[in-house]
Amino acid sequence: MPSIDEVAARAGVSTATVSRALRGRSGVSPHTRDRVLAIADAMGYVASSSAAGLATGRNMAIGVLVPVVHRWFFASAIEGVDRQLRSRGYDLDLYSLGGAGTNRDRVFHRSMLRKRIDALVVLCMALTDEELAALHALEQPVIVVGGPVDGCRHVSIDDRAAVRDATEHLIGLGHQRIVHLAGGGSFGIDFSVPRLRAAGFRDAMGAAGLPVGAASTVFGDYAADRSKDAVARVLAADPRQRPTGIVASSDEMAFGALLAAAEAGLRVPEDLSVIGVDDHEFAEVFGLTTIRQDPIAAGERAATLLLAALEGDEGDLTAQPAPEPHELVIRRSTGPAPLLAAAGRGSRSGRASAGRVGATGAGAHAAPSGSRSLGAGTARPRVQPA
Amino acid sequence: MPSIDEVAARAGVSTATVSRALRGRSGVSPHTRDRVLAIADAMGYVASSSAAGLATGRNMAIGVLVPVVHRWFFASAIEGVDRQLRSRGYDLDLYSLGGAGTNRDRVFHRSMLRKRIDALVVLCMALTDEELAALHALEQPVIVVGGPVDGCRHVSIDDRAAVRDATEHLIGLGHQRIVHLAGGGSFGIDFSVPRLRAAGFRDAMGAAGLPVGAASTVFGDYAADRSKDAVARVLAADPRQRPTGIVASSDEMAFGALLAAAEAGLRVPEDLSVIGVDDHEFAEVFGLTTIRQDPIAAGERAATLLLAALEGDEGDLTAQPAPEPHELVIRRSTGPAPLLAAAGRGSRSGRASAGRVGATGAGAHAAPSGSRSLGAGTARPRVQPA
DNA sequence: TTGTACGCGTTATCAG
DNA sequence: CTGATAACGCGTACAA
Repeated sequence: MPSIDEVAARAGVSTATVSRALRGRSGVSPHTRDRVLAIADAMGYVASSSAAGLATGRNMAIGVLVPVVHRWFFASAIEGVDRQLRSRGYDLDLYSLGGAGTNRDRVFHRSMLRKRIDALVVLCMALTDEELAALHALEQPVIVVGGPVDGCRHVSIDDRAAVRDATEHLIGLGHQRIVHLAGGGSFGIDFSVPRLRAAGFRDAMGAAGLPVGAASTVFGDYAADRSKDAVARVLAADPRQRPTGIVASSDEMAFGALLAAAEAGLRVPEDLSVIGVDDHEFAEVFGLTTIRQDPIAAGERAATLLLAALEGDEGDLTAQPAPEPHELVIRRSTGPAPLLAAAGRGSRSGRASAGRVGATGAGAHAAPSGSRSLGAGTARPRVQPA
Repeated sequence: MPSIDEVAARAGVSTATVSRALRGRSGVSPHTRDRVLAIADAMGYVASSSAAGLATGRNMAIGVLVPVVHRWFFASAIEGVDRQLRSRGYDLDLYSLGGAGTNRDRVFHRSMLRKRIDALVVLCMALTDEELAALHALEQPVIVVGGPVDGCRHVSIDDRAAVRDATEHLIGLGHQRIVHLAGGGSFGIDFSVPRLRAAGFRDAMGAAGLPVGAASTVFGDYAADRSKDAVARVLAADPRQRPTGIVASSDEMAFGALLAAAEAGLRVPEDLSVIGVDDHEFAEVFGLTTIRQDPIAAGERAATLLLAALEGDEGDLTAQPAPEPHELVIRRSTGPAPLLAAAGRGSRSGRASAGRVGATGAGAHAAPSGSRSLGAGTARPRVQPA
């Protein structure tokens, strides 16, 4: 771990020259520059970030604040942020709230104030007013990945439109009794994303003239197990009352719905269609129709915007960026609505766009041996940009 | 963002006294200490980590090096490390290799040398000799979470024993044709964990006098989709040849196996038993029998050991810590082996410990309507410590 | 083009 | 118990 002085000594120049050469500043002859670079490299010299940070006021690091890390969306977004950062020479400091606990306070009032970071990415979470104030007090660029947060720019899909599209997909297949499997509220305070998505559901239902009552929504809390239970209760109803379609606010909840359907002995999509939001890594293998979003890309985009703000390549630093794209990915969990009136199960004149590619993918390992109803293992999903 | 001078001025003392008071050093009268603390707090003063780091040589931050973040094991371990760190006042710098790419080089030869961290946690990954050398050159405490790595301490379960236990569970249920669904090799170089787990499989098979041939192992690459395809091929074989049990090296691979079974029209566990390793968050909802490990706890433990080494509370800094515990969690994906000789499907005199709690959980939404073969939705899993 | 010298914000040493 | 003051390692006006 040589210091800049040692490099300077070995190169026979001053520390100022070494610094200039290493940072690519002008005012160094090509010759000395190359020489210094070579020597520094040979010595394995890397400037201490503490010293450099003290001198310049820039830490070349940005913070990422997350509610928890081990969930698909957050982990993916972190990955995206990291990729962009790393390629630009920035480090990433992770601040996880770990679900709950008192470290929440510590994070906001200690860790983040230590001047280790130049900017902050906040991953989709609810913040108290007090916390929001703490963020602004940092006087650092902040950007949110996920739903809208008061005074902050955010990069995210149009959540309302996404769920509207999902719902319309089912409506287009002839479904009329559709239930929204909603999430939200997990990490403390109420947050806008679940509300937006629920609104999207109501938008589509309303536009189609379909009724939306209290029974039209069940709570899955963004978790597969809770969703499975919730959907199981719904499916236990009279077949003529029970929904033929479920719009889950996330893929993980949709998985729970699929498993509940399986345990209830219902076929997907013949008896029940399920659509999610995310395109989770397991969606493909489950054959789940979903609205795809790309949290890695979102993370990258957020990092890019933040770095732009940081490096003064400012376009408009306060302009809200356009929503990230989302797209309908049709797999095997959605199909034409079963006939409503008759108890029987004839084929219905579903819209042409129904696109039942195969039977289902969520598994049927309790199906009677030999009932190989799951043919199209490798069917390509059909994608339809938003 | 006041500086220490401003606090000192306001308190009417020197910066030295402020520093002492804030860091809890002796040599400050209780009175002034309280006074300084109150003022600093009121002013929202937090020492700059750059300056403090420069002065002390300690950064109060540790690095976490991961192959990728958006996988269950890694994300969970990161969460664990973060929890422990945060509670001790340390920050966490994340270095993700992002799968591959040239930033791998940058991470090892730039980022990690910037003196931002005091120690390093390496999450289960293969390292080249050159990279290993780079780590040692850091002259900082290093600990690995996951499989064994040359000169480093590591915290992990006994992978070999874990898969041995898994295999023995199936053998105990009367299975004889068992296939190992292996992982490994994903992130560059060969790594010890997949090898250890494969060895555990052979251990158990050998001890039971069961044959292990080339066909006894298929490659799932730690991924659900690849595993699904691989298992699908295996299950396509003659029913009298095909395996009755699958030991997957991870739960994600086991999920793939379950889905393959479903698509092949096989019942689980009547026709095929599947066991995994991990106790992934979806294992419960899938009803997957598995060998549980707790990566969050592993991360916490690694962080604890590292901090101990850092703070000189050294027990034995080189001693390899005891393996993390693992335990068999019996759910609904494993049951007595089907009769081998007869084509029929009678009940077999499986061991009493078989514990088929319910039918299966991996879903059967292609099952004929009404065939509600999935009763015990809320059955508690049986846990059996290793 | 290059070198000198000061400042960045804290901590630690050494007098008082 | 407290206060000056010298590091800590680097970046950068300013001078040469």
